[in-house]
Amino acid sequence: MPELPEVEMVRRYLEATSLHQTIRDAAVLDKRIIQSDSSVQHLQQILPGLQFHSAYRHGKRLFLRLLEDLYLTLHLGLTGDLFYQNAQEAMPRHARFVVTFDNGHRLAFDDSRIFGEVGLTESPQSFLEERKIGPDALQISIKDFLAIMRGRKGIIKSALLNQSLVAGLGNLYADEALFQTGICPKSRGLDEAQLSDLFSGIQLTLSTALKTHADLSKLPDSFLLPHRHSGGKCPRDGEELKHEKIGGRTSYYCPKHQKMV
DNA sequence: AGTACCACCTGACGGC
DNA sequence: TGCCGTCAGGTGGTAC
Repeated sequence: MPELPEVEMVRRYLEATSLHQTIRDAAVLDKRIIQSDSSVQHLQQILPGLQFHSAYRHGKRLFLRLLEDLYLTLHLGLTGDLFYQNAQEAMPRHARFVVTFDNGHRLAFDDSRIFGEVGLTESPQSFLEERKIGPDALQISIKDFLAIMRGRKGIIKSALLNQSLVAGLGNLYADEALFQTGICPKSRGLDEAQLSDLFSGIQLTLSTALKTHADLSKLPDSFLLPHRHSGGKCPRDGEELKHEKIGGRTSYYCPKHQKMV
């Protein structure tokens, strides 16, 4: 679920449901979801009485502003999701962190695998710097993208997944961006023109995913993702898609039109 | 700089 | 029906 487009949909959901309501209570149901530099006690004590004023996303990270210098940070991991619900609704099965508002509604962070993270920070900027998270994939300029990727000798897909270079792409959309660009994920040492094409492929991939509200089933048939399964055929030339581990991650690509560089 | 593992967790799925 | 191995869209650490 959670790469940049999915996280952006969650951000919009938070914006539409959870802002400007006074928090009555905050409950950590599983402390493993709390990021290591934040205290469970502190989190539960400081939230009551405050409101979320705005929701901000950078890459796959979310920040909810509570005060000028206090933000709730969220990361969805692999299985995280947020549910705004009324008190009568059933709590999500794997709710790990729950904020209850004065109006009786609550915001529940559900995450079965507990790869997600909840915490506090004084500043998203310093938070991102400390974690060495690179520019957001939708915000970065082509000039900065080229400066970051130029001269890299490693496997291109690994670079796309490296959040310290560019933040937001995960395994699925990295495959899609390379598919759109016609570059094999195992390629290395892309030249300036290829990197420029890749930048366009990333932008096309992410903007199209946002247009479908991150619903993979609504992507154009010409995209890889609707066909990204064992036995799937390339929508461009009918070739059977290959899949193998590249940089430790399962990767799908068309052996015909995705050129090895 | 880059890679190759390992670890953190749980649930779904296919094979037997 | 049940058990078991395998796999999963993320990230961080370590050793080489």
